[in-house]
Amino acid sequence: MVMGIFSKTCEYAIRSVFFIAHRTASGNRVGIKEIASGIDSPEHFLAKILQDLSRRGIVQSAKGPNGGFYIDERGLKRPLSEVVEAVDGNSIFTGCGLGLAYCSETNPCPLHNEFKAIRNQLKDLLEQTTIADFSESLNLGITKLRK
Amino acid sequence: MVMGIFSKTCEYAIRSVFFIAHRTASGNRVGIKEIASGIDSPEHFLAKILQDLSRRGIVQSAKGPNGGFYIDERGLKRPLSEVVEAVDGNSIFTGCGLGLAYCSETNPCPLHNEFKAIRNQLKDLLEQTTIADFSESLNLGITKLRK
DNA sequence: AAAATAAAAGAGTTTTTAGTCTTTTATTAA
DNA sequence: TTAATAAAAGACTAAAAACTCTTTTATTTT
Ligand code: FES
Ligand code: FES
Repeated sequence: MVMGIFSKTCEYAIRSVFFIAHRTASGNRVGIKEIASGIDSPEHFLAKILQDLSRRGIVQSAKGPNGGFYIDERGLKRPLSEVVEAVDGNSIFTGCGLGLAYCSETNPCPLHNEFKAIRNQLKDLLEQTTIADFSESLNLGITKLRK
Repeated sequence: MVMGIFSKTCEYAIRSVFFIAHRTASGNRVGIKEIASGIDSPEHFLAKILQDLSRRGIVQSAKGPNGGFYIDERGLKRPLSEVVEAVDGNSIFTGCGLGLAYCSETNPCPLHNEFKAIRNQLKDLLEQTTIADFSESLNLGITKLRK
């Protein structure tokens, strides 16, 4: 299989965050089984990812009956870039497209100028749009999180 | 380590193609050791990559004394996208940013519109710029292939 | 023809990413 | 206060990507 722009872990993280945001807008909680089937991901693998996002305060969780995952007000206002950075780090926002140890103006690779422009657009998109913004389209039924 | 936008294999492929283009503009050939050290890659790993690019006709090679790798006239005029596709496939040009099985207008993910715009810019860049174009800056001493 | 050279091919190992399964801990409700 | 529920944690396995080492084949030069 050939990788996308984000790692599989990060794809699941983003999709689950959107799913949780969408399902828990009104103070509800949603369980791991429901999330996993809602975004079409392996349940126990997703559990690990959400444990990590929970430790980092990106999502919240509660154990026991009526427990599950949710996202608080502050969380909904976070830019999506925070989810991506938490999982994949920031190399996608700052790293050289050709894998040079450092991307720099003084030692640029042949793709530098063009690549940097594109990379910055992705950065801007993810930094300027909140989790709530993105999941809006789910409320409207326009977008999907699984095939 | 956290991956970039291309696989490590693809990064080495692109860098080596630029290196070979730069070094063999005037009918010369360049050996694997020199390429590997020139782009700072593991020699035997790069050998595998170049064997593959050679089978696909993206680079040319000759065995024996004075042998080595080179790129013919037609090769220099190829867009960089052909190197990327040969190694990483075309999912970077067509795949969903959130990993949905298909990226489509009828079943879009929440990132679809914005992501597609950015993805298409990368596609256009790689399709519209030839290997020769990119390695031009190496001739001028402006860009680098290793730190 | 023999020796030297350099890529091609084959057969691995290591590391990272992805995914699974089981046990423990916390919370709630009967 | 016991049973049920659901996440947290731990210990794995599987697959893919990255990398290494050795042998073979083709070519050229002496
Ligand atoms: S140096 Fe390669 S993208 Fe900046
Ligand atoms: S459906 Fe996700 S990018 Fe098009």
